[in-house]
Amino acid sequence: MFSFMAITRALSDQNRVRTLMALRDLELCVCQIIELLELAPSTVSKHMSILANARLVEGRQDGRWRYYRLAGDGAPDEVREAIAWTFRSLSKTPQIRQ
Amino acid sequence: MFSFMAITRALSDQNRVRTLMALRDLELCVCQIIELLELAPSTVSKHMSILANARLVEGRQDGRWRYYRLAGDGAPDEVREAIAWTFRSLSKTPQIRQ
DNA sequence: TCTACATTTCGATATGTGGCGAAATGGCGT
DNA sequence: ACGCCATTTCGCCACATATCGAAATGTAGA
Repeated sequence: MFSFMAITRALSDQNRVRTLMALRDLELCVCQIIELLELAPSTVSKHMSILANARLVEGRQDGRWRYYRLAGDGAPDEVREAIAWTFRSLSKTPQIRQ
Repeated sequence: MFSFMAITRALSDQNRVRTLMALRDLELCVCQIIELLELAPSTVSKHMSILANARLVEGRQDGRWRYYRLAGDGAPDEVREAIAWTFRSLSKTPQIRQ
């Protein structure tokens, strides 16, 4: 239940959902997400930690950059199903991609 | 996107999710949900309007009672899939049923 | 119409959350 | 060691939201 609520809370913000959509098929570093969302670095950092905490994304450190990608096969079922549901629900609506 | 966010926002509250679980296979009137959640009537009324607004539940008036049930086949795909995902995710966790 | 009861609306309050800027942290190159 | 740059942490503020009680609304029966 805790993890389920973490997921729904993470998905309840538009900027976080937009970020998930942007990560659909590529990895992005924090600085790219900052440009995408047009938000302050500290704000984006917080958003990403919420997404990572819900296990919807995974972070990877490369030099001084931190890259995020969608949760993969190692993620719990509820997480992967949440991502699948999100993409299915939003695939028909106008997607503001980068 | 609007409707998707309405769904995720509706699912981001624990009491609303509990209510959805309670409606899994039966209809409940507001007064029963009040007892289930142990919240003030006005609070429950607001929760139900949020769930109904997201189309996750449907209301029915019977006399002076208002009954709510899960969204049925008439509901949009994203709604039915959200409900299915919710039940699948929570079916393994301890469910506090009435 | 009057009463009783279920529900909703309204107003107030406390807590939560998204946003920023400034400062701290961490990694890389010189 | 130093500086630079990406990111995070920390206060802070504005706004959203969960909650309540009181009042309003609605419905059924006497």
